[in-house]
Amino acid sequence: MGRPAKFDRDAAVKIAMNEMWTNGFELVSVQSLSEKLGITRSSFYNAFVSREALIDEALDLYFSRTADGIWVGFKEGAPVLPMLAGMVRKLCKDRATDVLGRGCMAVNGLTETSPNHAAATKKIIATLEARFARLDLLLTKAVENGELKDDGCLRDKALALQSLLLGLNMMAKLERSEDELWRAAKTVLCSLKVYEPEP
Amino acid sequence: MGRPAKFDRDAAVKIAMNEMWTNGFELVSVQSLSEKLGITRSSFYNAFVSREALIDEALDLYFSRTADGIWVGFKEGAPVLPMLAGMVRKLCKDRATDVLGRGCMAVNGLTETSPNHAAATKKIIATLEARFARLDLLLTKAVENGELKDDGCLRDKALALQSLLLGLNMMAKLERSEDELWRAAKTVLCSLKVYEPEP
DNA sequence: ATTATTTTGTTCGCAAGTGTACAAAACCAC
DNA sequence: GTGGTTTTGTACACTTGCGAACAAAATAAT
Repeated sequence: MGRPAKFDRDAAVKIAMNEMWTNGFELVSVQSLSEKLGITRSSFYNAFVSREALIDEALDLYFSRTADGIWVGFKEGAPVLPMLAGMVRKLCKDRATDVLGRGCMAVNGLTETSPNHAAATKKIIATLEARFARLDLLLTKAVENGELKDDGCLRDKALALQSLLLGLNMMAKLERSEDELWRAAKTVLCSLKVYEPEP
Repeated sequence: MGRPAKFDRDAAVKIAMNEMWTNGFELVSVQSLSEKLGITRSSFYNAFVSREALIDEALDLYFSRTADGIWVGFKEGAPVLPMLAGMVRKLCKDRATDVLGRGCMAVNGLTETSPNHAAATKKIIATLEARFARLDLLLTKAVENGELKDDGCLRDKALALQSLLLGLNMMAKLERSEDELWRAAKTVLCSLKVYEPEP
């Protein structure tokens, strides 16, 4: 019961996420966002409590939509390297497809060191660390599956892959085509022996 | 002639650069910066004309201090791969040494897409592109010197190195040690055959 | 219809930042 | 010391943003 809201809350979070993705967290004020949503700040605070809380929701939404591809659809015993390569390839495509060249919202957020967003930064770091940790696990599984030779430097390979993923997300902000992104990625993947290009 | 300024302009630019490095361009206001410099906004505008102009100066200063190591001290005919590896190694060290974990000011600035800083973003992109172009050249020279086998994918290697450099700068923002940064870098450099670790 | 509940619209006071204008101050040269 | 010059200090008018308070509006349940 009670008066019905005149806007779709979920849609609003999505809009907020895109605003933050495009302009960075810093520039998205409660005021500007409320205007964009066609509501008053009054309603904003009523619905979202605070800007920080909305940022948190936007991050959750972002992460839920980018569920990695690493774990999603993963079947025990299935070959992992092709999946890994597919994930990287999809990343290249996604980054290049975004006409605004916004890169990765999370990675972008990493640079917003502002003490204001301590909570957001913390969440981003925690999430990225967790995803990177899965890279280690993935390589271990690849070895178990016999897809990858254990040269005693698995952890080093995982670190290299971390830097590749971060690097690709940044490269996407320098007018780069999907082809160039994927060539950069493929070169690293191949030389790390975690990917064999199809003949 | 005229009344002498009560502050050191060059020192001020340096302070401004560090402020921007630490907090991002967005958060450095004329007001806060003037306070930090112990001058009034009046003097600020008199000395720097505008915030944008100061950002431009700060960028110039930053780039001049990070003169790459790629070209500086480069001698025609000298082996380039060790120099390249040395540059990457120094990058790892510099990034890890910075207790504030600020990463690279230029790379950070890449994400500040705000239309306010269109000029700054443009300058950063242009500079990074130029430096990356030198990577291509460097690899070509390595081939000429017989340091590197031309497998027909030189450009791909250069792209991979680009992503490595960008990635390292971002990795530095996730609590990473110098050792881990260098291990990530070394792994990529070695697998790309542009570096041979000393025995 | 009345009531409880929830969202809205409006208003207030406050803080921070912008850019400009103009007088006061401090110096150099003559 | 008188001028010319440059930097400072102070003031003004303006914009954007914040968060809270409170009344008005719109609904569901009874």
